[in-house]
Amino acid sequence: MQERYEPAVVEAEAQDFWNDERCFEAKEDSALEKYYCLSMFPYPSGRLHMGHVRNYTIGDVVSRFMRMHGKNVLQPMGWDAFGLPAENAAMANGVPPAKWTFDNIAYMRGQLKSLGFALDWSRELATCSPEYYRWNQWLFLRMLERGIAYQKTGVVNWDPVDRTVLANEQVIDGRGWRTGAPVEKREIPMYYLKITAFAEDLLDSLTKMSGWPERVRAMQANWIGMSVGVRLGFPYQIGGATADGTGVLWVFTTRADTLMGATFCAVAPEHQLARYAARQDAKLAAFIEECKQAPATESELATQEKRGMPTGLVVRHPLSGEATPVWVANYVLMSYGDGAVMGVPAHDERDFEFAKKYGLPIKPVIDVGGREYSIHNWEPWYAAHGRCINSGPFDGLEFQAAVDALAADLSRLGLGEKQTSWRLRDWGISRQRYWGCPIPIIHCSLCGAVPVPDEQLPVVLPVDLVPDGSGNPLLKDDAFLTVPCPRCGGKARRETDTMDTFVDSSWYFLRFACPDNEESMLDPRVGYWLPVDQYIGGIEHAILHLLYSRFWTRVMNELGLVAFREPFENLFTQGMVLNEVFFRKPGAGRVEYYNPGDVEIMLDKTAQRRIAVLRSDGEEVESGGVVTMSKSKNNGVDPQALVDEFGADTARLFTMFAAPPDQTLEWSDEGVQGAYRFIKRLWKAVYDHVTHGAPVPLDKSALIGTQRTIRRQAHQALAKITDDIGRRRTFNTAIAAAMELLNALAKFPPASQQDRAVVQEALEIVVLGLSPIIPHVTHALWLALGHRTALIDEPWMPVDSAALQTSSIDMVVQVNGKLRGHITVAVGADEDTVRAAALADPHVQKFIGNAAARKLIVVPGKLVNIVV
RNA sequence: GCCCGGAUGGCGGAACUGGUAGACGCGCCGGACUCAAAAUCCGGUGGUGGUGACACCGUGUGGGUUCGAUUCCCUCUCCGGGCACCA
Repeated sequence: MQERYEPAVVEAEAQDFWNDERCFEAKEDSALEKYYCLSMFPYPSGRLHMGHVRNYTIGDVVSRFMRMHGKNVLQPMGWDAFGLPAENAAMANGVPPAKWTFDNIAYMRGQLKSLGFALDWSRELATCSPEYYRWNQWLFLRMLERGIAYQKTGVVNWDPVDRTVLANEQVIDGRGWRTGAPVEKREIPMYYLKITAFAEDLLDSLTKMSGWPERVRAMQANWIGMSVGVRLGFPYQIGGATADGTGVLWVFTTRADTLMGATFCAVAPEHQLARYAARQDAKLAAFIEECKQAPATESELATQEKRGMPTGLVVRHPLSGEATPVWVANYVLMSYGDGAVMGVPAHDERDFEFAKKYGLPIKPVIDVGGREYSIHNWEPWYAAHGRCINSGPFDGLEFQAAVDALAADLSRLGLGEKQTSWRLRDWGISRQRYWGCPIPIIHCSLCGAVPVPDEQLPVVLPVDLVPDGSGNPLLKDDAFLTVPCPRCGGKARRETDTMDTFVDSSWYFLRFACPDNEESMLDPRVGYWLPVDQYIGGIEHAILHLLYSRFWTRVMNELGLVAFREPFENLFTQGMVLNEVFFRKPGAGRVEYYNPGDVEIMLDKTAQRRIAVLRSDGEEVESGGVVTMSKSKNNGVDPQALVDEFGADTARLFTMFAAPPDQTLEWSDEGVQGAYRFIKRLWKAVYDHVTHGAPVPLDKSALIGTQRTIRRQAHQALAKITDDIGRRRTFNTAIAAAMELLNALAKFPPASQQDRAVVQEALEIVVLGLSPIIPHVTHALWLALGHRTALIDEPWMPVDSAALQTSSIDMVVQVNGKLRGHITVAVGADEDTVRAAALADPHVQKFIGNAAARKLIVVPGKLVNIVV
């Protein structure tokens, strides 16, 4: 064994061994218990960032740990290879997105390999290859046949200068990110997937998914958003006797008990009544037009100023018959319910604000616990449930009774029914972009939208186009665009929209079971490997990706393609790696981001203010706070420098030690040295041990004094490491336990052969216990410790419970809850003995004095609390 | 704005089921080795007061439950994630 730890040498040797032995190529074997461990596949953005290292190290630790527990482990890797950044890079460099993507994949594959992850590279796949995405198209056509996929109009962001559709991310302060032009809303035909048909099932199943974190289940449940309420109608007659002038304005409410307090109705700007009223009202038409400039995202929508205008239309209250004015309000969403709400300002905060602003009446109809109701100020308890008042026949009824009575009355009038409403909307998958999976539709002027026949699949995306920012280049690619109609043979046009990249990632975990199958989407191997035993990925995917995958799996289940409905048995959501973000805004709507590595933090001339300066030009840049590392914010830290300088093991150890893996981690590279130092200490400890020759076998029946202590510490550490990796997934504390054990060994210079045997065992525990985290150096150390077989094939070591036994335990004594003394008692000592020992402690005596103990609490094996 | 998390020494974090707050690491201070430096090793390190034994304070804020609260409940503040076309 070499005295010096040289990571480059050690890591190359270990990786060569694993490659030569094909350790990680998973084979289906019905005799073995399978374990499918999957980390979310990366977008090939160019280089790995710290979030990737964190994610894939967690997956690797779990995979290697399970492998040592005798499981047949599959840990595959692939590339989420379609997406917007490739088009942006193409525009910036004039290179086709395909070339940029494949170059990135090649580089990042090398990085992943250098980190020594136990990946089965024989199953690698990229979603941008036709062999993969043809099955997106195939399944889309099956969905179309069953009505799960359908066409309707949707709203997109339109940049009038570039004449292109923008992603929400490309809209900054209402302007296009490249042109700075105000963004418009456009309605275009799009394809949708009917995820709402699965809403109830997706929600109900969450309660059974014990392998998922509670917070993720809560987020999904709220996203699906079931609300039980009443859909009720306000009848109207407008514009005289015309047929379309009579009708009912339908609204949905979860607070039907407040119906008698409804003093207005509000409709979304896109609502038909709003459009109707705007025909005769230029000001209203202008307001509705203005609302079309409204922000693209829900967050911006919810934080914008609440504004509205009267339509001049009046509807009738369904029970009182009172005339109720209809307003257009920018906070009412067309996409939820019927795009209209009843306004009950007395008991809804938003309605209250709206009513105050526009002078609408406020009518309290719920008794707010006997407290005074003031129409001047909003108090949170106004929204609480209570007894109805000022509500005629419903007075005195509690919430549920009131809702029941009102719903019954409304039902008799044909103006209302109890209804369950969902927040979840259908999934729009059409993207007006080039670098994605083509939607397999052909538009014929005679036959309409015709599905591409299965035998013509895949619809292959041309790979040599370079987008220039002015719309989808497929529209200018005649070879792609012009095609005969499959139905009539006439000249037709191919659909140029591509699919949302979430489609690609909604089933890739299935394809890893059979990536080489050219005949069908899936095959029986899926039945062996799936569902995924452990899925690992960032918390940012808690809703969309995971919900879409659950939906997609259900569809495939109903098509008879898979036997299960939930794809991920256990889910681990790692926290995000954050870093400060720096930017400049060179013009309206435009933002340029600078990597923190190129920015220097200093104090300004007055030394009052912390400023950030770009090294290349010495000019100040703005700080956007500490946020998740991402390509778009250009604030990622490249782990390559870390790997180059200290090796993969240090990079892996450091990322696992820096924080518990499910919590956010603010980046700082202090502490890397500490991880490196520990590995060097471990190397030296093993070196010092083995240079004294092979130890004699341990004689467990002849342990004396410190030998017993060291052995207990070693097995305590092993128990903790096993539990922390296997159950708790707190790798930081597993590492701490190993460090503690090594510290204890440093204070135990072996003086006898039996001492050396104890040290040998303890070192094996450290090496084996840390091997899932730092697999290269432990591979070398295991051989150095005298083993003939590779550590990767070694079974996990069992804890020797005999080693853990002690004859006495330390307990603490509190007086009035404050720590006052320590006592040592025999294991299994009865309570009276423990009490007596506690009361006899001189330090405790000092605090009790002459006072009599009023109460004495004994927590066995832990503490005594004396209350005086 | 809504939904979900988080906040503990100078810093990252530990305390798993309500029971010793600060494990482990970084940094810093002191020492050893060295001509010197690096590396390495040994010791110390929450704050305040005290020569000291020791005492008091201390887990974002304010309150509550309890013999006992970092842990449970309520309130507020700040930070992060998601909000449907970033992935």
